Order: sequence, then C-alpha cells, then structure tokens
Amino acid sequence: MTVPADWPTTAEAARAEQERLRPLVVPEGPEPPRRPGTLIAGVDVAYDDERDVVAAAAVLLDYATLDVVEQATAVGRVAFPYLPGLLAFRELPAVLDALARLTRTPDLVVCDGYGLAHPRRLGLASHLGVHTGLPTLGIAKNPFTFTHQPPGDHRGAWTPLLDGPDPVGRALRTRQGVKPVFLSVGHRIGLDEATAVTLALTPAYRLPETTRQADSLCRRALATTTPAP
DNA sequence: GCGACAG
DNA sequence: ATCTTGTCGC
Repeated sequence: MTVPADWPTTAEAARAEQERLRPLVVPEGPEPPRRPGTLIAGVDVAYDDERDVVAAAAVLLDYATLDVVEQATAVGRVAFPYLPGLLAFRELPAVLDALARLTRTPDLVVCDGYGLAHPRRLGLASHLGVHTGLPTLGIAKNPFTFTHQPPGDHRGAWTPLLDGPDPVGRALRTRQGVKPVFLSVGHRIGLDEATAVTLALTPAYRLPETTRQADSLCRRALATTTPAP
C-alpha cells in the first residue's frame, strides 16, 4: 500500500482538503443500476494499532444474486489517526489500493460509515466517490451525532436522519425488530435509490452483504499479515 | 472548560 | 476499530 505523498498529516490540513473536495460531490444520480450483471462493491478496513498495520478489503458482488464474484485486499501502514469527522483520511489510502486491485469496475461502492451525513457534509463515502468518480453510498451502524425518530418495526420502515433541522440521510430498518442502519448518499446517487439498494443488499441480516463480506475479508487479511522484515 | 463523537 | 465468554433464543 502506498500513501499519496501529499496526503494530509494534520487535522487542519485534512479539513482544508475537505473544503476543496466538497463542491465536487454529486449527491444525486440517475435510476437504479439494476441491469443484468450489475456489480456492487463493498469495502472495509481492519486495524492493528499495536503494529501500525492496516488491511483493507474490496469485494465485488453480483447485484442480482449477491454472490461474491471477486475479492482484493491491500495491507500497509496506518496513514492517519482516527478523528471523528476525518475518518476518510484514515481509511482511504488502503481502500483505494484494494479497489484498484479489482479487475472490474463496480457500478456502485458501499462504504462502512457516512457520506453526506457528516458535520461538514463530506464523510467517507463522499471522499471515496470524488476520488474514484464512482457512485458511492454510506451505510453506518451508529447514528453518530445525528438524531432520528425510531422507524416503524417492519423491514423497509425509515425515518429521516437529522443534523439539527437538516435531513442528511435515513435510519432504515433492514430487519424487523432489529436496530436500524443509518445511510446517507455519497456520490452520484439519490437517497431513494440508496434506500432501495440497501434493502436489496439485506435479504437476511441487518448489515448489507457487501460490508459483511468485506469485513470478514479484511480481518482475515490482517490476521494473515506477517510483520514486514 | 468538558464530554460526545462514523470506524 | 479493538479488547473478550458465555449465553439466551429461534
């Protein structure tokens, strides 16, 4: 894994970079990418802060069957500390490397975290979208600093995720009686489409198959990694 | 000033 | 994210 030479080192530089990237995000998109053969990518990252090692995984799923059709990983050094609001600077170098190792281009990339739902409207999924030019979507497990009313108990029920008065995403119930997931648009996709995709990716579990597969893969990659000589 | 805070 | 065993329930 190679961290770009100009990658931000400080929180101040990272925030400045976000200001530069924000106008480039396209938080809406055309209709569903549901033609036969549509490929959905899932990405995730695991850490071993003791050894300063990071492992990223990118998996490609067939949107119709949810079968994994390709996998790739990337291992390297941690590029940035975890700071709420700056997660992208920690995860992106490894994620971009893993994605680049796929032989096919996904129609959509699903991230573990947020997109528009971000203090400065530029979460991990937004960054990834701008860097790759691909449609991206963020699906998080926690409401972060945002508020919401509990959605109805049935699968498919949702309520707005709010940053003060601003709707920034949705709390979506993917399994009846189970805590919702929190989604927001990244790049080149709209919220309704993001909701439909999320439901399509959760036929059996609360979390989408993309993140389940990517999570499993990056953990295996991290466990398998031997300290560099 | 202090605590909260995606992963 | 990560540290971590058993345990309640379908």
